[in-house]
Amino acid sequence: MHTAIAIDAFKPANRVPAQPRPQLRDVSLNAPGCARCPLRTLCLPAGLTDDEVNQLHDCVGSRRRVKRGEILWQSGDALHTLFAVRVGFLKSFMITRDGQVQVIRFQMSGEIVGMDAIATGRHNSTVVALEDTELCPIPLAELERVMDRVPGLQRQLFRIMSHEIVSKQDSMALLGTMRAEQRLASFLLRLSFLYQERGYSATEFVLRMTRQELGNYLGLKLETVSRLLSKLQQEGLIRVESKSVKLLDIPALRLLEAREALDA
Amino acid sequence: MHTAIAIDAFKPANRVPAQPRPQLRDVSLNAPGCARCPLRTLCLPAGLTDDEVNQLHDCVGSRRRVKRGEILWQSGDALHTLFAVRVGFLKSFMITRDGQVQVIRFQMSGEIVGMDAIATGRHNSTVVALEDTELCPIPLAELERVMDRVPGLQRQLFRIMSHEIVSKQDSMALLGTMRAEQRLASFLLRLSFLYQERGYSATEFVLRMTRQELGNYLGLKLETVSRLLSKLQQEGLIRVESKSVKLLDIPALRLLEAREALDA
DNA sequence: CGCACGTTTGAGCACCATCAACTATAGTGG
DNA sequence: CCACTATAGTTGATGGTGCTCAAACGTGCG
Repeated sequence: MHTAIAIDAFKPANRVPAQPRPQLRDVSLNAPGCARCPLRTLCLPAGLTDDEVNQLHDCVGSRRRVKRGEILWQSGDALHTLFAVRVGFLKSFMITRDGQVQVIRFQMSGEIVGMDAIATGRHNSTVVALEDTELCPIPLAELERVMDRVPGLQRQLFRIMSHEIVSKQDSMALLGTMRAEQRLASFLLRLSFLYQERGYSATEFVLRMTRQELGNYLGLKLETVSRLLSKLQQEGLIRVESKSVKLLDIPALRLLEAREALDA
Repeated sequence: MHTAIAIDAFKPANRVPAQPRPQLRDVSLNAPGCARCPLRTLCLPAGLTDDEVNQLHDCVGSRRRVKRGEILWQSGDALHTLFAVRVGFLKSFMITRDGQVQVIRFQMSGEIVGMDAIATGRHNSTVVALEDTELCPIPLAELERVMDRVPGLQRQLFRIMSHEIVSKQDSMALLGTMRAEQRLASFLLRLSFLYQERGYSATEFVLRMTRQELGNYLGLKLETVSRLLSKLQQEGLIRVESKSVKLLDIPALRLLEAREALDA
């Protein structure tokens, strides 16, 4: 039973219809390096000087593509390489001691994947692509070499890790204090923000994960997610059609997110 | 209402009877520096050479004492100084947008406090001492200066931050997948491990936090915590007397922790 | 002492999980 | 093109876990 569930988690989110994806800027073709990458304000280059960015770029390997459903690494694998997400969408999850799956986070473009493994040198979560994804590999050994020469890069990496801590604290607060409806509203608003930050529409986007994956991430059952999506639609706050979501009333969603929490 | 709750969170856990605390080694008197600190295997010096530890010690300020109930910093304060906990017990919590309190973590000796603030330069959680506590201040500016010269220290700081990420992932899994009884068992076992790691008894210790603080951390109400502690006592797994806990049947607690989780 | 607060315990109920049936859609192979 | 399968998603009925409200007790502190 538990093993079955665990195995489930490794399965890709199949049968996702190929969704049109709005194009912000040309990201996929012959970008000449980190310095000109449209994601440079979100990714590792953020806050670095041109010279520093060029040094960083020297340790970035050539683009790697993974197809939907492919596993980047599994929990327990040795850490060799961090990845910056260029285009695509990934999920990280861990298997708890009792065989439960916990989705830890979803990753999108500009984010760095693999930093939780620096402590032990081994990955403690499994990462799988939820859609065809393009990654910039950053071999750890090279990164460390460059970091010793480029203090700015070092600082930036600290910032990114610290940011990841903060973001997980927010997830803890979500799981610890919010009701189901709030959690979902909060998640949709966050996704909206992240898409906007990347130049996509803040109101219309595609949920790359299944209801089950989403529910797991939010500490809910897939049925609850489904029901609440329907409810939000009935109330006119969103429009859902399979994996496509349109936010119709963001202020109302914000109100929902903030209101009627459980008492502390 | 919400503000009242928020203010509650700032209050110290008063009325805790002064509990005898087993003494492992003399930690509080004239320790001659990080190199001889009994916590060096847990704290920043872990994995550094003697020379590197000495350089680290140069940037550690003189011991700071905070009394129970004192606030180290509040959410929003600028980050100047990280602290290593020498003796004592602290809690970190944040106030969510809707005024809810979320206890983020408890800190004990050997741990570094404040690293979630590196991303923004401002603390996003409030830290308060739950008992009289002694801290080693590490001014950030000095630390950065030393780090540039001591790559080993840099690596160690990365490891510590990565470890914090992993630990918060575990908390997410706890909140996302475990039932109330499991959460409590898991917490007690973890506390037991941490005390043991620091040379204290693994089976008898004092809960420095109130039931409410503990419940908040575990995503439960204080009544639920109280009830479950009573239940575990009735079943002979633990003995509770106000804040003192004795673990009587650790294997059974482990079983409880691992069993009958919610289905994924 | 009395007050404030922490804690325990009880009764009732709400929220969400569970179980179940059904539909929809993608992919496969005829 | 179709049926056929497998998986994702929706919706309903029901029940349990843990929250809510409430009352009582204990204990540290002014």
